[in-house]
Amino acid sequence: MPRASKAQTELNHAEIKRVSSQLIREHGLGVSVADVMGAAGLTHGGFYKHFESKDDMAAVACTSAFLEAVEAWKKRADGASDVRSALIKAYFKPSNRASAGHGCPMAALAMDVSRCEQTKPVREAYREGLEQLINILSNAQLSDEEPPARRERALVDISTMVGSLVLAWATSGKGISNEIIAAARCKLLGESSA
Amino acid sequence: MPRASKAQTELNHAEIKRVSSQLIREHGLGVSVADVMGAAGLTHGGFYKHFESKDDMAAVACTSAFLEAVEAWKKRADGASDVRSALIKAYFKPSNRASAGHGCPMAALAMDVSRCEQTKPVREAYREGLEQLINILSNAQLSDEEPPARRERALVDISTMVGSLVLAWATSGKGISNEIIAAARCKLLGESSA
DNA sequence: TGTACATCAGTGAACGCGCGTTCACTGATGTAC
DNA sequence: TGTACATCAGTGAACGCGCGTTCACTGATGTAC
Repeated sequence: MPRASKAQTELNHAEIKRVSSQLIREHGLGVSVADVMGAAGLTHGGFYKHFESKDDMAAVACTSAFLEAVEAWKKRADGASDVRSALIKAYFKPSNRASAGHGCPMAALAMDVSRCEQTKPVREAYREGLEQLINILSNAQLSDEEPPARRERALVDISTMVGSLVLAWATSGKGISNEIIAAARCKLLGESSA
Repeated sequence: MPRASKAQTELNHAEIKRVSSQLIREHGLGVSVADVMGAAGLTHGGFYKHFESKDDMAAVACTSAFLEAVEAWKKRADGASDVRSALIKAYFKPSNRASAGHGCPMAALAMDVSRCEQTKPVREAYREGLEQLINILSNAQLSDEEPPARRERALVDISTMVGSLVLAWATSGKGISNEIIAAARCKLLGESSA
């Protein structure tokens, strides 16, 4: 298949973005170009028709992963009576834990991004995505506090959520994995109603 | 230097363990055999006189990193009037944030361990190390609660500590990095005195 | 609408490189007498 | 204590492999007339 139509090219590009956002969460930023292209049903050679470099792809995939999360959070928040509780409950659903590839990008990418040089574009993509999720959760806090306090509480909520998730992933298959998730969920939800 | 004395061999082995526990935290479990041996002042060829495989080294280095943390926590706890506060304050010291290589192994290794196959020995090393730190913090909780509640609270404390640290690392150099750490520290210490 | 031709998305071989692991070799160390 | 010799920690070249990136090539797509 020597040349794809414009429409097919756009479909291919969207598919590469989709699988890359999944694979970087599942296997880290070290996932290979060939694996990403293979998962999209293409061969590795065409990679540079879609991205400037692997670093570029990492940033695009990171942004894409956060966009997915932002949309899911907004959808959850829509129409919920207690938005904070709704977001926390969704975060601790088994589907967010089962596979890092479909799970929280804040948690899945944190250490990979940490180990990137400051100049790599994925760092800025991560920070922007993180800020968006923080803002959604800040706005979901009970309104009996000033915005600065709401943001501060959102930062702590997210720290607890992310920490419990990475610890649960690292101990998956052991009893302590569920124990950590249950404790964090219970604490965060208990505070909401308190 | 064709053969080292028994004493020198033991010194070399200790040094390899020391640098490997640092380098896996700094660069992840993907750090190369040559880099580890080089950092210990040796060449890569001798690696298999010290370890069965790279997987073996990962487990040994992980155990070593947790041992260092356990000792530091015990030292902190010794003689402190409020042990929980002392441990939390130590955790949020700049030295634990400045370099992942000298920082918390729970945070630094969580995602690397998550992505390891279930059969890799590093997973068990991680779980055992984590349990030790949980136990220390459980015992440090105020004694007006039953042990199960103390453990549960320790699990949440550690989730918040680990989550805030990985998020701070991922955003290092930006204002939000300090903001996350400050919020988590303030919340955890505020609870202690409440 | 039909034809001629330039474009370019995708292919697959190739590049230089670093990886984990193996191995023949070295020669000081440790041991048996 | 001295001597002869086996041991083995460390060396560095080599292995097969997968990596990110480049590139000549293909031929359907898209365009100009």
